[in-house]
Amino acid sequence: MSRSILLVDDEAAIREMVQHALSRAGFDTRAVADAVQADREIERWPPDLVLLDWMLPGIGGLEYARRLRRNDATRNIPLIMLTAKGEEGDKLSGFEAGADDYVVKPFSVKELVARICAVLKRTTRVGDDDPIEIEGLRLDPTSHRLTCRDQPIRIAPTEFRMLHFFMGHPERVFTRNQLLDRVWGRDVYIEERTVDVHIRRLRKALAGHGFDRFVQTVHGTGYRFSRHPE
Amino acid sequence: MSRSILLVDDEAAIREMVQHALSRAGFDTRAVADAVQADREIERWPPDLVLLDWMLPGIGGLEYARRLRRNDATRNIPLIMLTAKGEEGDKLSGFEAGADDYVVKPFSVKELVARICAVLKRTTRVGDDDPIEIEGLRLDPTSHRLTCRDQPIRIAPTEFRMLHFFMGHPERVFTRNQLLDRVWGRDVYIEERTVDVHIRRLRKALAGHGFDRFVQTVHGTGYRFSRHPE
DNA sequence: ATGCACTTGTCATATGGGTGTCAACACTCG
DNA sequence: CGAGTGTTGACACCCATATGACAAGTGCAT
Repeated sequence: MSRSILLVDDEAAIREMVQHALSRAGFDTRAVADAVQADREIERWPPDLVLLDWMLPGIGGLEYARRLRRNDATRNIPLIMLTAKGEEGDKLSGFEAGADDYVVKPFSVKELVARICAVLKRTTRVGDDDPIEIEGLRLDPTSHRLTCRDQPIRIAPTEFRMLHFFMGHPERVFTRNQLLDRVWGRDVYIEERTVDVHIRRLRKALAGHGFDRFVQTVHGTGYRFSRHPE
Repeated sequence: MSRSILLVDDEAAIREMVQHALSRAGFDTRAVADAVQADREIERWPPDLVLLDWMLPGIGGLEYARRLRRNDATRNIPLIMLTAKGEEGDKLSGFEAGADDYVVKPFSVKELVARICAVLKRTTRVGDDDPIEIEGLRLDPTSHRLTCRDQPIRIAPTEFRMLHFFMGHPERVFTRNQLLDRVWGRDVYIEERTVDVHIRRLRKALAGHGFDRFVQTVHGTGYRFSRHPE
């Protein structure tokens, strides 16, 4: 599965250029012009990485970065700042706001892609069919199997997909709508509450080995898959 | 003996880069630009593995993958697809076409080599005619015989081919379409449900010695051949 | 050519599991 | 406490799979 990237920049020329370049590089790229649109996009489909321009109309890029970091749902999304200013002080502020990296305009496409890959590599995993193992819980997409110490765990298709998604995006909160989009598919009309039921079924399946503690409720927001206790 | 790899990609830059990297990694690598040249190379010197770009001039990479799978001579050559597109649907189509793995551009050389090794290890079959034995169940392609402790097991031709394929690719789920492509092979239009019937017949044939437990149903996906219990 | 044994693809039907929804209940937070 | 929010068990529906039967096709022996 290719990584999805959200570009936030008010200059249309930059947006087009970068989007085109990143798409060619194999990323699933969306581009918006300001913070409001960015919020909407993130709400609907959280990206794996955000490219954020320093200068934004309305709320500034730096301020928006801080906001992303303060919000539970977006705190763990890797963030790269784009800026025309390369001054030390700005750079520091960027990192203070929680940026994972920093690219100074004008930048080469090659450099941008390299930095994106670097950040993605150290923050998330690559490859969608690689088995994922977390503390003894092993999910293998190739054999479509879920095991704990070679001991199979029975799980229904929907719960398997949900767990796969969760394990590929740990430590991040997802709303029910986001889960519907990414586990069920973009164009389904299903009650939000149904997600609760599948969360319950997932917990039940994992409970036999105590792994249900990974599936955590974030009151008022949604659910999260995390190794750390609540 | 170094393994030989055939790279099919229309971009000269990629060809050079990958060929160089793989040669360094100890593989005997050849590179061609399109399906026609690929056919010629395969004809002349069948490689141990094919790296196939998704986007190919003329016939598409995906279509070419299908063709490789439908041809008796090339059906069992391990195949890895290279693609810039990483969308879910595409990924599925890639596996439908019979790819053994999937690498999304941009990829690191290290990752590519790792996946090649993984696939080669998995499909460790030295030749299609080598007998395969799993827990006492022995399939000998040369004599076209299936035995359990020298005791012959009666089995129909189609079930034999299906079992042969399964035993060569254990611990992996296959959809009905994949099985149709890789067991039936020729360009026939057969109902997906027919696979179910042959699965049943295969199970019946193996049931006498308890080997039917190897043939497992993965609800919502397809079938799997596995030594491990469900 | 004819009859027989066997294979094979398709269908109809049975069966079982998976899925979505709901209502009742429990919990959390202000 | 009350409103909002999450949990849980029950249930009905539907889809996927399993199974038995059948007709057409194939190869072989007479």
